[in-house]
Amino acid sequence: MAVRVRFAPSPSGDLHVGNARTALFNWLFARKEGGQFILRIEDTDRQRSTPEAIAAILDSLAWLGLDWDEGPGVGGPKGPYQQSLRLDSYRELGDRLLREGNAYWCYSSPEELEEERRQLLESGGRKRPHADRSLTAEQRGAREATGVKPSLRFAVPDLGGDLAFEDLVRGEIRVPMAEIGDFNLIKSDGTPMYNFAAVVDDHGMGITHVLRGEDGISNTPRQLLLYRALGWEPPRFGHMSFILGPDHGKLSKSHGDTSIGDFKARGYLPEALVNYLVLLGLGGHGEGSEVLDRERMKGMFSVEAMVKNPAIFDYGKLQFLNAHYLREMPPARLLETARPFLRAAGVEAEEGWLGRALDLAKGQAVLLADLPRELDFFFREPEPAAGEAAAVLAGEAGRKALAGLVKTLASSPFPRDADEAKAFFKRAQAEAQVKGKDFFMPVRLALTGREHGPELVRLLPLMKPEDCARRARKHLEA
RNA sequence: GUCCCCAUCGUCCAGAGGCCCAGGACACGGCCCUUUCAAGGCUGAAACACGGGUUCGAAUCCCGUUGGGGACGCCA
Repeated sequence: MAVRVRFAPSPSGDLHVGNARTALFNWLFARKEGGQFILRIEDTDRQRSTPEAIAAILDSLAWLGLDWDEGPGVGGPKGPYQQSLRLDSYRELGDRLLREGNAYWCYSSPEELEEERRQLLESGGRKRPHADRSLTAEQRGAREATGVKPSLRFAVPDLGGDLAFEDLVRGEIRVPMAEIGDFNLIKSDGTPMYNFAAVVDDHGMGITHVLRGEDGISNTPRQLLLYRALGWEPPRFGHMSFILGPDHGKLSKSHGDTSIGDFKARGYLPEALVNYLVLLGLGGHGEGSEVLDRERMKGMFSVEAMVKNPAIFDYGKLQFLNAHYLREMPPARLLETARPFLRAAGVEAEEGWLGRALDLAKGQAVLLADLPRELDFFFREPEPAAGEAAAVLAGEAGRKALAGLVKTLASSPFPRDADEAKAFFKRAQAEAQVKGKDFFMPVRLALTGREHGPELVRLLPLMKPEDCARRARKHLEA
């Protein structure tokens, strides 16, 4: 049977890295097995779901390069792929459960439920069927007459013993039946609860494997009970652990960026993020480099390789990967990718030149957002040198080097490429009677105002001759 | 409180009883390369949470302790 997996986010905000990894693993699984990857929006909570969040999630998924075979925007035979549009099926199945004695109306108010919960926690006791389960027709009528809208509650069968299932990543998991209390299926406003909607939709959409976060573990027994009551074959379940912050707590804003939109805005590359996320929860990447392309990821993905221990998010490693992919990026693509960041920083220049300049700057950058800063000295006069830099410029070798540069600038054609620049610097060094580091450092300092940067032979051809002359002379006259 | 899950270098991952005085990647230190910084190459330091078993032999299996995470919603 073909693998059908799904990613089912609830649109209450942008896509979190943890969820992005869940989506990625499902996508990888489907692609590896030649199955389908389905996207379903779980927007039954009207309070929290927003159209903006749906758009943001779709956007983030697309940015990561995770395309879905069925779902919003692309449709499919099992749609609609948005729970708020499938209310009829939940109602219908709810009726069936009610008819067959597997569900009942619950009239407790939120306050009453709160109190029941409090008592349960306090007593540390086992879950018991909710009182309303044994309401007589008369009592129900009386409650009905007061006008309260009931919710539909599942009557957990008294199976005794443990409920066990084989988790794809953790092996057998068993929980005492006594731990499972009657849970709500449909709210009094007619919208379904998560466990119910997920089961109805997973079955309705022919899902074969459910790969989700570890918070799904405790929901699985309840869902299994629903499959049983409905007479359906359940999918296979696999639960991956969470991604935690450096303090072993929940990964939050205080640790750094957490949503895909954040990473994008900060100047991370999708290939770096995807590569990193794969490293975070998958074992089996052999020895040597951990830089992986999509094909390599697809090839190495397997449910068996999914790791069950929680992982701590390491921004440092992500940055290493990002810097790597940035360096590898071909000039034309880099220009396109960097454009929004350049625009935001007010950098404007001729395309051909900009492409070459970025190709140099990328070697010094970690994030796309670092790029404008690396281009800075092309457009702005360097700050006056201070400290050690000033000493280098004012020293004997420094003055000689700059004098040689000025002379050569006046006597030779300005270099247009690295080869010409090499020859140009050779002449300047001969002129100055200074070479090597003693020559290049003052030149770099005078021209760019920085001690570090790309090779000068590649840099010089991108500069304006008049800027070079002026900046060099300024230090000679000082 | 009850239940569930997890436990190898600072971090991510190898390790499915002898191949391990534990291997790779990031970060960190050193050296090389080099006009600088990076990149690259070589190299160093760095871990089997603890306690009991099982076994000729345990990072690997079992039990317990400790620590971390999760669930117990008319949230998903």
